[in-house]
Amino acid sequence: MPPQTRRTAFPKVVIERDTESEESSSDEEEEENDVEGKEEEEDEEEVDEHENGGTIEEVSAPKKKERTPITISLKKVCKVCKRSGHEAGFKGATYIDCPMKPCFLCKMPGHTTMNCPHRVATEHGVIPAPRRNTHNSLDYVFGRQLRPNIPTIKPAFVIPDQVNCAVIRYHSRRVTCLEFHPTNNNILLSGDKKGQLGVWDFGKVYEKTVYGNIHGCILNNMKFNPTNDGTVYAASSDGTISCTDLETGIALSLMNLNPNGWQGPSSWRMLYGLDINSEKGLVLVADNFGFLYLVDIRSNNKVGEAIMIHKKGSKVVGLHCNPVQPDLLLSCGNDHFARIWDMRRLEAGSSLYNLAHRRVVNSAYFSPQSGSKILTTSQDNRLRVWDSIFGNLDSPSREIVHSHDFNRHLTPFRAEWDPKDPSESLVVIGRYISENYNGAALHPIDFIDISTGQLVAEVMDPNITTISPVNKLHPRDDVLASGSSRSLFMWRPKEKSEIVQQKDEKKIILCGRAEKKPSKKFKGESDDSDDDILSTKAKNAKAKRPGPKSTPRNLKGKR
DNA sequence: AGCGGATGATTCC
DNA sequence: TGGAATCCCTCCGC
Repeated sequence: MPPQTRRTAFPKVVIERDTESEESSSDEEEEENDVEGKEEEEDEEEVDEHENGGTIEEVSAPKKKERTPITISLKKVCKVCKRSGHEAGFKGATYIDCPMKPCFLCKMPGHTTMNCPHRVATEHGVIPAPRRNTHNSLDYVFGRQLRPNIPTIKPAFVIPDQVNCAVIRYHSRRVTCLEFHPTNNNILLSGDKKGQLGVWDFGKVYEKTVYGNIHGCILNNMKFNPTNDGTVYAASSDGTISCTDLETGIALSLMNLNPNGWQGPSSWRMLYGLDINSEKGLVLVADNFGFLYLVDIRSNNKVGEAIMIHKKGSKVVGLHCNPVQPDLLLSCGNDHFARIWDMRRLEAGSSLYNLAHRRVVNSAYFSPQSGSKILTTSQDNRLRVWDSIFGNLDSPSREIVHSHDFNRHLTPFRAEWDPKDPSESLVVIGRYISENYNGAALHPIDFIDISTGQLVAEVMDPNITTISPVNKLHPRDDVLASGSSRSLFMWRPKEKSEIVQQKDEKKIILCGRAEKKPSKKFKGESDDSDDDILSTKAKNAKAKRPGPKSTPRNLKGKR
């Protein structure tokens, strides 16, 4: 059965309107209001009388069509557009958009997120693939080696939708990247904004190490050494590449772009994109000025000169080597492009293809198995999919509207492939926009079938109230790791979580700090441990608290 | 509980 | 071209 579309059980809020303000955004909540014990009064608040926070606001004719004189109003004003007559912000757990602004989801004017067509049915605005069969240079050069053999029947998707274990206050700054160990199934690496590198054995939940002296600031990307999985490479905004031995924590610095230290922001170079080309024995990194650097893995020496691969002065945030064809490289960055390169001919302006986006491209990945698809995450709130790099690359096969806005305080969202999915269609990405789940404003992690644009599942947990921009699916197991603010979470499918729980109860743990208001009972207890891991009992106790009454439902879109 | 701070892309001049 | 203003469903700690 197809996945259900999201229900729209939002509390009804009547927005008080000005005479000239146009459409209301809230008048079509008719179906299936199972709201039994709603805490917020949904029946229209009179803004004026009993709210003591009313501000005296001068509406001083900023709009041309507005009536001339200065009027003084006691009404609350919208904190977004500063006009009176409506208010933006949270009403309970539901966010009310400012109707004067374009939709926060799809960025189109004329409606708000509440009634955006993309919210009701995710596949609504998906642009279908133009099934053209043209030949391009990629086809000519790489076609024979790369031509995929993708099975036509999709297997059922297995969604890790239950928090299995979690660590909180592990990092002292927000998590920026995650990486599963290539051979040890229970090791997760995490990088943070401070430059710290975490090694977590989530099999033995309490075993974790933090290496704090490798980088001075943001750890932007990391990758295991394919020839020695005891070491990882990392690129940091401190301008260095590190190669760290995970056992000893001893880090080698392969490159330092700021040998003379801080000379001001215009000269400070930061490293963002990173990948490894094991066939060629190269570490590839890219900086914030548009340049790509190659480092030889064996000698640790720079190979050749830096090459400008994106607009001069713009950040190159992502690099990805094709998993099948080592001569193909994909890059993306702040110049609104993802670019495909031939490693044998790397020079400024020589990209094979330039994939245009309307905003910054947070990530661009080849598909993990065949390497023939491309998936990008752009700050225009759209995922873009190119079904075949041998097809027409002038426009994406699909654009999927999804809420993953840029926010300077959040790690940029990146849609990640499920490396286990043979059909190369399942993708995971955190959601920015919140939704009211039984009275709690939660930000789910979305599983999307990029072949159709359908939302396969949205997973969330009442204990995770923060946004989860960083997500990674396990290369072999049905496990999802997510980084949400400073916390790490591991998810497993419900059935498997229960099995684990019976076997080893200690593994089912939750952490208190992710909650806005930890219950007092457990707050004290968690304070004296330094890792803030709570037990099953804590979870159960918390479940009794007012608020989310039950674990919010998940959409099980298996087929 | 309410506030400040950290801080990046974009637009405007 | 570059600096200032703006954007405005963050999150944490005081």
